[in-house]
Amino acid sequence: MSLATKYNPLEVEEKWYDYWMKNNYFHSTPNEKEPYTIVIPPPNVTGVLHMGHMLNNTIQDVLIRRARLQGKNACWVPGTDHASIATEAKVVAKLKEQGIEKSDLTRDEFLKHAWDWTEEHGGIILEQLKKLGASCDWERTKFTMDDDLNEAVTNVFIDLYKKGKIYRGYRMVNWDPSAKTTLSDEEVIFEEKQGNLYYLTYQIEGSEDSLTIATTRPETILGDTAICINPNDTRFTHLKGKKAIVPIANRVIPIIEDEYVDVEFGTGCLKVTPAHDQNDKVLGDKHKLEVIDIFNDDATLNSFGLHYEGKDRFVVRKEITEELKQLGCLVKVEQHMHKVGTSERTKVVIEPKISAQWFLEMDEIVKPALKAVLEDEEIKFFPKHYNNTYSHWLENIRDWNISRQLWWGHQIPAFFYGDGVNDFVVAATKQEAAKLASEKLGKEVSTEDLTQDPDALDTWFSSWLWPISVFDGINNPDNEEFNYYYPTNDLVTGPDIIFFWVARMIFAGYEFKNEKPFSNVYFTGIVRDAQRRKMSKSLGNSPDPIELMQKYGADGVRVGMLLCSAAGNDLLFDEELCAQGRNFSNKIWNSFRLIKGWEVSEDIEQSASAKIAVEWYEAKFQKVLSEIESSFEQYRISEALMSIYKLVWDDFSSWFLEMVKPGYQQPMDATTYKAVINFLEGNLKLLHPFMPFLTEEIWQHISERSAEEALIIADYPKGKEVKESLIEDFKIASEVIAGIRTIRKDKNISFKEQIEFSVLNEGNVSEQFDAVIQKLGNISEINYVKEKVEGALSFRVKSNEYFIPMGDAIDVEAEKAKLQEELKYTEGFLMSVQKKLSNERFVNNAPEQVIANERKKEADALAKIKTLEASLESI
RNA sequence: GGGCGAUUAGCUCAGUUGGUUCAGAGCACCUCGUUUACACCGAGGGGGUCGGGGGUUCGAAUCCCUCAUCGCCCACCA
Repeated sequence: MSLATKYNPLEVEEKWYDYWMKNNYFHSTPNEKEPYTIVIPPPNVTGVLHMGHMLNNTIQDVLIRRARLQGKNACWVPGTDHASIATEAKVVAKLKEQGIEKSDLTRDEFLKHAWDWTEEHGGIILEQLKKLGASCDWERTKFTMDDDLNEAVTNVFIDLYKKGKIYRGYRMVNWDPSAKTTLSDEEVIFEEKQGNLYYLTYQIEGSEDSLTIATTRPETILGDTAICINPNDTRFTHLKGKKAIVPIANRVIPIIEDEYVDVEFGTGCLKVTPAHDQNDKVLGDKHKLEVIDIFNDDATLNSFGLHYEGKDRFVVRKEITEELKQLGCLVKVEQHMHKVGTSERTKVVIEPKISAQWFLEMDEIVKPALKAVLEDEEIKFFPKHYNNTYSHWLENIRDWNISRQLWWGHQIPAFFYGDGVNDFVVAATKQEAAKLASEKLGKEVSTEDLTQDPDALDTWFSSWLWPISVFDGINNPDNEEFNYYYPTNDLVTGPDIIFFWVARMIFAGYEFKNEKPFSNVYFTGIVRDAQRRKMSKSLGNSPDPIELMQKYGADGVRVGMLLCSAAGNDLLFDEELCAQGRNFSNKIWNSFRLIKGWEVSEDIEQSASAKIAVEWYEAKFQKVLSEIESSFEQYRISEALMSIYKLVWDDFSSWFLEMVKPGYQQPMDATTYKAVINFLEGNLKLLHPFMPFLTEEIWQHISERSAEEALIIADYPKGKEVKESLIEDFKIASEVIAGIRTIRKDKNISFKEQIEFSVLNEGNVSEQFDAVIQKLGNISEINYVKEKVEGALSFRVKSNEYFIPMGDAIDVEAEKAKLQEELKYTEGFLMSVQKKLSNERFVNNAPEQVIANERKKEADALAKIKTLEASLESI
């Protein structure tokens, strides 16, 4: 069978994925082995794969495949998230295209559309993950709106309500006028925006006096219910106890005093609009002010907006400014930079709004979660500095607004029997609710008298249960699977959802299971383009992952992603890196082709060069194996990959295979061949987590394998003691070979031409690699000499001098110049070392080891200078 | 306004307790090469006063101070 000179990933990837699936290698069930568990950060059910997913899931697959090779019971649970607001927004937009308004539909009708949409687009992303090679246990695929997960959410809500941790409150919340729902604080993104500061005058009641306030939102004057001044501000003493008249509305409002007002800012007078500003609400509560809400749910003005009723807030801002100007109430307009809260999902400006919502009390819930990360280190973050971000948020946390005015999601299990804020009971079903309500009211309440709260829960109120609920740990505590797989091992996610998701999973773990949800959290960077811009759909700077995989192969793309993902940093993605990954695939493929092409003979002896080469590679392999181990311990995945990359490309292909390569059309001895295959298999095992397809392909080409012998479930190499001295000695030998090659190149001596070679040995370098030097330098014989060789070019490694006889071909002057330069450099080096050694304080203070080393440097330099001087004389 | 992190070769990054192998890796670049695995290749090579300035020390990329620039997170100044 002949093998193509180029590795073709497209031909093999699907084949091996099917093979792994068919043999059920991804599936895990509890057994006596040690479990290794990852739950996927569930992507939006209707989403498509982007570069962030590629990175994230590549890393998870590397970890899972490595654990599987290491003999653990590896279980990677996949699934999707219903993404309440994002999905609902998409469905609403799609219906709109068809001329259907959400408000024209009943809840059930709308949900039917949403489920249709989910079924149509859902799961695409999971199919894409398969192309990447993700070895998820697909039989365990979960969706956050599955019946059992829905039940878990309800149970948890009821549990927290019974514990008194969930309450209903009439509070100022973040209102998204586009989605017409509240948002949690975390879903509000503050953006620096250029706005205006409007200076407006209010008449003082019963006087010719006026005062001037500064505001960024002139339209809200219609909701003003007070003017506030600082009691210590002597400029306004005359206003105390007076009343002001709101322009346009001509309402009379009190002038109140509070030290909250900053004397320095604006005019020192603050208009107070309790319905539309968080701080004003606080002031309003304190001073018992009236609350006038001037907005509808879509942020158009209501009847309090007078003649502006029905118009949008931003339109009104312009128009009312004009009217105030006409009335002579507008003093001036200044440009003003300020932070404006916008909706993470719909991007519209958030409107602070007072409404009745459900909240989860956080004070107690955060305590074990803080301790677990900061004190006990039960959960470790990589990189560690996220501990700070985490603790800062937890220490300043506010209650979590968990209700959303959306239909797509988990409906709140609260049933109302009246219109009052607290006229409800919480229960799993309407029947139970009726029973509870009857007990509570002391009279018969039927199911018809009850109305379930139409609102849904925040998406994260279901995903915070993910590591528990995928193993049914809420509804069915202490089940076998939960006990076996939980707590999970590693979580791989982006730092952007540390509050949304990671912290809340930790809360849930301790709240409901009294146990952490995972042991380690690896935060990936954010994928950016070469200009450091975040990759996004709107910028169009994100490559299509599927196209990339078609172009470079899944293995190539996986390698490309990992190569640029230094731990803890954002990664600047460059398609060039995928090309590097593809080239690496091809390199591995061709090294295999070389080996596969060798004839093997039982009748020939192992050569000296092959024998030492095998010993050396064994040592080198062990060294890299231990390096990889320590990289993984620190989640430095790209460093682990780079170690393997260099091992396979440089040490194995460029050095080892060249050392053992038989002569043209010569067979190889069986002993060496066996070792070569052994090493190749070892390499494939190290590579497999990173490049699963290519490695399985080669593995199965090496020899016939039964299903039980597939690479994906092979045994990972065992660590042995590393023979450092062998590695050190080879390093010197490789420098000698490089010296020979340099001279060949400089003097245009073809590699085919065999040359003579002599060594003036000081007796301190091992000769064990001589056969290798001879072979890779194409040297007829290595001569050990006591005297310099006349008419030869020379170079030095350590304190040995090496000669290649050149006859008359030597350019004496050029050689002299070169030697003199080297001499000058070495003398300079010697001087710096001697200066250090003659410094008494250095000799007295530095550790012995360091001084000994300096002395050795001195001796080496002296020896080298001696040989250089001798060479110069003899030239 | 607070906090965290960064600044090392053209680019992306390593550099552990200050001292051997401390100035490194990969890519890119330059030169040469159609040698019987691979041009998606091979061999060789150039390139950095470690952001600036001070300080501690026999000795600083590493510790301290300060300045500059760039990220990220948090925060109710109209």
